[in-house]
Amino acid sequence: MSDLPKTFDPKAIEERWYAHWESRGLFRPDRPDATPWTIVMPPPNVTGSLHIGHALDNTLQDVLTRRERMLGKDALWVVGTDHAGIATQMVVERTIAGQGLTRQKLGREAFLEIVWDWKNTSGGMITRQLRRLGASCDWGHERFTMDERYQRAVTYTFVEMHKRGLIYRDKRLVNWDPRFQTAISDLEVETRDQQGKFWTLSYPLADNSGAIQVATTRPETMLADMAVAVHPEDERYKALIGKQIKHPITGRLIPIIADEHADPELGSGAVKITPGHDFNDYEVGKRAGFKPADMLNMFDAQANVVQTQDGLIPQGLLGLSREDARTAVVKLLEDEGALVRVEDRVIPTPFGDRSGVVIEPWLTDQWYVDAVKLALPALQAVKSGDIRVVPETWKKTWYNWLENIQPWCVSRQLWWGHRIPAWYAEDGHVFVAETEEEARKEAGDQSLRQDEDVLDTWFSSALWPFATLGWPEQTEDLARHYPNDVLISGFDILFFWDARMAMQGIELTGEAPWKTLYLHGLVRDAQGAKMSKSKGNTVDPLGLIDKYGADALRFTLAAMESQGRDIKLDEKRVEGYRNFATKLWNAARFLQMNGVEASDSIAAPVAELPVNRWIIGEVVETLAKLDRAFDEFRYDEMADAIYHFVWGTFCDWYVELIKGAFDEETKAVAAWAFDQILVMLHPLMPFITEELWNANERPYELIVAKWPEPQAQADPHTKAELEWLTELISKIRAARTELTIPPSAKMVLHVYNDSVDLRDRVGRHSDALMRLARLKETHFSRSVGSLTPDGGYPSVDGPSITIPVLGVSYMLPLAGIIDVPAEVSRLTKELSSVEKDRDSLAGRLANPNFTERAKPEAVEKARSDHEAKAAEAERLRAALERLG
RNA sequence: GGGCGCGUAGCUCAGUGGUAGAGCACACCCUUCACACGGGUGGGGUCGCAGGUUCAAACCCUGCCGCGCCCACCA
Repeated sequence: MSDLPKTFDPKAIEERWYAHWESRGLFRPDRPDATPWTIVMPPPNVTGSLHIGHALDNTLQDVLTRRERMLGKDALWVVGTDHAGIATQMVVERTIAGQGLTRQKLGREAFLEIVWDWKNTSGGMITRQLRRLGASCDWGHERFTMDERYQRAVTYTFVEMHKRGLIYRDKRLVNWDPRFQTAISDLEVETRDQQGKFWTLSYPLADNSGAIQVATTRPETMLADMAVAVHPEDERYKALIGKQIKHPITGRLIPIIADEHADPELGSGAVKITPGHDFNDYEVGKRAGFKPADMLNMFDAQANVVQTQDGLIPQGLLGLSREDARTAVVKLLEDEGALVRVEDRVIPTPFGDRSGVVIEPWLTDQWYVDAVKLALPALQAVKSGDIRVVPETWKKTWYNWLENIQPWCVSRQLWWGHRIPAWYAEDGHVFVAETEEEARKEAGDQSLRQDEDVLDTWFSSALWPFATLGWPEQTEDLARHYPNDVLISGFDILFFWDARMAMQGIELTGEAPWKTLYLHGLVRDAQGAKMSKSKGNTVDPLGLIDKYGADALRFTLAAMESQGRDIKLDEKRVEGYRNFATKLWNAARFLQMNGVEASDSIAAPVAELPVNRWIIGEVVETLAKLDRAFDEFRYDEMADAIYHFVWGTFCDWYVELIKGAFDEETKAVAAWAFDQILVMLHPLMPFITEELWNANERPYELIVAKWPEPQAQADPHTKAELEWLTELISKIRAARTELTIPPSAKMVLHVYNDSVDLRDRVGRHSDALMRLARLKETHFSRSVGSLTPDGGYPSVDGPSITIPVLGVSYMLPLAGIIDVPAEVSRLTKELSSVEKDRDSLAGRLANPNFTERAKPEAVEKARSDHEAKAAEAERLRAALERLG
């Protein structure tokens, strides 16, 4: 046993304990016969660094994992990183740009080599930072989504889903990111309102019989117009349906068609149709009989103007950017007199969530996952309860999204990622196979060229709960740890990741990937604003750890995690929980100074002293609260239960009560109770608890200690006795403060009840009463009740303070010191408060509707409360009368 | 347009049918031998507004006001 330093310094212990746990393999002790318990960490981007959202997410996971481990289970927390296609490629491209290089100059192979080098040397910083948080994941099982085995799982998945008809290649409009020059999925598009314009154009009829007005927010796309649509019921235009338009700039002849997409209320009621560059128009175009392959395209991959298939775009417009093309087109129209009017308008505009540029709907060949088919079982899994969603309100969002799901574009025109296992023959045939050899077997002699594209990163991370366990091999890990027990994620990736995991998981393994899905909110700044680097309002979790310790940060995040609400992080809270850690530290020092050592038993010691019996019961009650909070994933309640027990019950009362009375029983009970605190607090504050645990000789580390079981029963009798004691002390203190009696003045306590029971009680706690209420002696008076028959107080002469507690009057005579008016005012105030309560209860009891219709327990409680209040009021009134 | 959530003490938030709670902040007292990152005591709330249900509403229902988020969409 070593003496604890006076002040708690998290820095001095955190790194040491983490290294100890990790090097001894304590994050995953060998427990082949134990019940398995499994959670997988959402793999952070390999380019990532720990932000406060990770800190929250991983704290919540670690809290569960540590408790499950202490419950004796074979707790596996899978950790690893995601290759993060776009993000990583960007980082590396930026790096090589410094050397004047581009990936195109390097070529695919050389570029990928550099990415791997980067990953091996600079990637994974976040895994070191996770250690600082105390994350007890199984580093021996660390995975990367581009590991060889993982790649095999991804390839297998693609081939298998293709076989099942769930993956197909199609030419259709995609969300094209002209900056990254890749397709992206619907989810990666962010619609933002932009100030824009609304142009009304005049399109002449080909037979010169007039013109029709159309409106657009994107005049430049008119170069690829293929029709003008009007509503079939629109009387204004009925006669024109079927006629031809002569396109004002290209001279292209395009038909006027009827389609319900045209809204008669909007603009002129006629709308230009550009199937190759607008999602609505694409649908209209298809209905009008245009094949995607025939739809006109006027942009290249960077959204610069290129010639359409019919060669009708004027030479001068070719090569212009989208923006310049717009200006030029508008100018041409104006010159022709075809521009009718321009209005200002707010336009919802699609942006790439990573690139930040405007997304261009573009016709390309891409690979799609038939998400509609996969969605149904995922929907069902939540409906049936196979997956428990916490908090439940997210179920509706889950249903809503899956019910309206669209095909998922999974091919990306990037280099870094899982290359699509498809090979093309010269005749255009596609062979999907796990290897080129396999493809060749089917293709015969033809020369094959592999698809250049890679898969959406989320396609591979969707396999995380099982591919990290060896799937598709039927490994022992997979059998033991799949399905996972819980998934914890922020709601921001509910669709990106969680839903896709469920879809892929059920399709590929036949089982939902986890039994419970817990969704937490976002961490915001103290003002409630979303944190972002550009706003500069981010909170660096590592800075907070440096300043207050990992335990304080973890405790704060847990305490503020109440379901269904974002967290507004206030540094003051972290400071407060740092103080809590210090409080615990000092309690440990105090116990140590008084010869309290490690408890030698997990079961509560046998105790006779009320204070000891009481604290044992309080430990058990706290444990019950904690266990309930864990069952319900109520992190705030976990934190609240242990915080109030440690500070409010153990330190403020138990330790104060036992001061100066460290007999063997008390030492044993204090040791046991403190050990239970360490165990119960460990999931939330692993470092300080482990340090304090090891301040004594221990047979094993706290991280693998046993989670307590409520073996000792709470004893209602001693609980009542201690409640009486603490209330009496508190009331005496309050009265003393209110009457400004100096702490140095030791008073005499007169007890107006000399029942054996009360005498025994006071006797048992006399020492504590003297110390905590600052008394010098106690006297008992003969009266059986609170008052003598004549209503007086026989043995106290002169003015005194009256304190009623649980039906007994306690008096503190104050000859010479008392300020009578002050006491009168104190009593009056208290009396009026008590009378208010009493009258309110009386009113209720006088109402027959209440006594007849309310639950009997409620009526009974009101009766007994009323009686107590009435009696207390009487006592206060008598005291007032005595003072005159 | 559809969906979800929030509005309780100065601040951040618990509380989901039976006399309003916590932490922080604030005020006063205390260098009491674990801890001033502490101890003690206290002040502070028409529970957004208006109706309704009920013996009883912060809590359930309806409407309104304010704030936030997600999805879809106005060419």
